[in-house]
Amino acid sequence: MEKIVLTPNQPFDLDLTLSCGQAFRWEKIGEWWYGIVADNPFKMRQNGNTLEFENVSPDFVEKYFGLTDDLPSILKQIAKDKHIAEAIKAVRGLRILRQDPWECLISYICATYKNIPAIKQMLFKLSKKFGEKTVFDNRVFYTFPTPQKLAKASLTGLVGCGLGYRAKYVAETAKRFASGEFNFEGLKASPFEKAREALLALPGVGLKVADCVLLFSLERFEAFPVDVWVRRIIIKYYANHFEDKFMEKVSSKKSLTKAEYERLSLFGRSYFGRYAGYAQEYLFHFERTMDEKHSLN
DNA sequence: CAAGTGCCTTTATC
DNA sequence: AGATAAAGGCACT
Repeated sequence: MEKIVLTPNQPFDLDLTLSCGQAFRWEKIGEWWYGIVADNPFKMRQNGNTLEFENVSPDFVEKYFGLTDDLPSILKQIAKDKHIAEAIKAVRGLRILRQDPWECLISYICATYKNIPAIKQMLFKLSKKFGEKTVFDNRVFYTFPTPQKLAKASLTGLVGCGLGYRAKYVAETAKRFASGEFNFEGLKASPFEKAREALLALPGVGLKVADCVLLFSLERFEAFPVDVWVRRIIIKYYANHFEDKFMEKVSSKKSLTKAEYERLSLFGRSYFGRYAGYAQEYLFHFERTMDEKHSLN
């Protein structure tokens, strides 16, 4: 067992960070969170300002959980109004993970037009079927399938994991990685727009998926993914930043056009600044948990 | 409990 | 450019 004592004034909330829906393969059993990153399964728990973990190095924990981000400074930068202030108050300590880009990419291709419980199930099945089995702490884990493995997978095999029409996107994207036609190395040094454009060329990757991958795995914190929740949040709290006509249009439609998405996302980036992605996650999780509390009443 | 609605959207087509 | 439809199937009401 190893531990990290959090730096004073650097809030971190493990539960919020792992349950907010940015990563899908973590499970809480008792007070321990169990997960696997790359080929390394580990467990972790939080007790006040102490993090305890097994089978992983402190350096990795620091990096993966974004503990090196200066959260107070970030929150200060995004705290532009009373709505975001309320979200910050409610979910302070939520941090953006540094996910493995490959797993993140496939996860969000699968996540389109699905709800979070269903996404978790799909990714579990996919890992069980195409990943490598490992055992840690008397529990079974599966590595996330490699591009090579998914490139070789049959469509029916993928559909069997519940991917539905997403199966062909996953297979095709996997082939581009397996062949070496595409990799993340080039993206890391690219400017935001360039990296985004490159991702958009992949099958099954639209603006929303690209923004999620940039934010959750490529350390592009200016990315501002606009899903149905964020769209509702903008309509509810930030309508005054747009023309009435545009808000009406955006409110009435089931799905956004590319241009509409861009307008909403660009608002997020310019309004909240270089850590817009943090603002997005705070608003997203706050609004979702508020909604849950509502439905309990 | 059945049936309807919605889901951290993308793509194809007009 | 912009609107519209289709696309698994699960989860929730």
